[in-house]
Amino acid sequence: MTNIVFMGTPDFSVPILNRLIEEGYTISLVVTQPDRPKGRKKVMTAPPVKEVAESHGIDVLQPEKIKESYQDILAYEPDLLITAAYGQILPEALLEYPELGAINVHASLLPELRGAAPIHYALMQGKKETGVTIMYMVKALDAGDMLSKTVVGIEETDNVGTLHDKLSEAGARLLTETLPGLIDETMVAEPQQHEAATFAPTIKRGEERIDFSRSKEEVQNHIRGMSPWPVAYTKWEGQPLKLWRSIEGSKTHNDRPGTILDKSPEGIVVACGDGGSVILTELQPSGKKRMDAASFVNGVGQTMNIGDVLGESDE
RNA sequence: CGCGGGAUGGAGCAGUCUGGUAGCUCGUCGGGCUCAUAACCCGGAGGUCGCAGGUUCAAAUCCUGCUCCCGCAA
Repeated sequence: MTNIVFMGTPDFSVPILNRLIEEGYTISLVVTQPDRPKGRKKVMTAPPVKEVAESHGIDVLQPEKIKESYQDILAYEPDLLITAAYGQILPEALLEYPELGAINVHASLLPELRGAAPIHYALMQGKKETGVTIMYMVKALDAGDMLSKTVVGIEETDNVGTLHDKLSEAGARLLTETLPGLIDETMVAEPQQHEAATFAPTIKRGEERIDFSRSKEEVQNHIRGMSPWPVAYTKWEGQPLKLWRSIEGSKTHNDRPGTILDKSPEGIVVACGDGGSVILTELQPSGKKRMDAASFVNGVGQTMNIGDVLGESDE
């Protein structure tokens, strides 16, 4: 029986872990990030994966620094290490120990979009498809030989939330398809074309801000590539205005980027840099809950006028 | 005790400073107009004004305490 140690943290990892458990694999240990204070109230919150593990009576470790406490994991003598969005770089000693290796479920079609935020980048770059790759882990980030891949199409209406769920499910499926061949060692891994690699680094603070001087496609992709987390925003009357959802507009213009071209219950039409426009359909003023455009226009947005310019009141 | 905004018919808001008949934009229901309509006109229903206490002849409004929601920061 193959002794598996699973390492993962957020919602993305949950369906994958669940599938392993359903399929009857032996998971002796789950490693996840420590509980963190969450939200304004700073309530200590357990990672989603921990909840699942505990509900199945699986041992859980939550090392603050995996590099310093990997011996605790080796004590479980894993034959195979599986990670899915764990959140820390693993030391080589850990990667080398398991006889069957250490593999990762990554939410992109490698070698594209290596890094922590492949789902966001796939959307922001306007890709029509992405996918999940399962590969061996090596010292370099997401650069190991690939065992299997599955393609997932990106719909116009997808955002980070919907695409995340699709990829997570696809990853769970792909993993159960991949494991038999891996465990009986009949599967051959394929090296990545490193020169074709692209990267999807963690979203930095401030990157959520919309730049209306970009094209309507770029603005639109940025908004959906940030929703529902961390959420794109602009500035309006000196306050942040979060942009949860938008659609491409058909209106053209010669105005400055960010100019309000039209305002209706269907949405706020905003000028982009290429002469095109986007229609904001779901937004959230500072201090308020997110709301659709009709509600916005009926309330706070009453003071927003055609000709006003979004995104300029900074510094 | 990190800083700040907020809680008012189903939704989004005004009214609070300067106590005195519950307002606006929508939605919803009914009627009208129209070839027709999510458009337009007329009418109706629907609110313990977050909770508790206090001041007052009188509190959405002033005072005190509490709960919940959200933006920023971490």
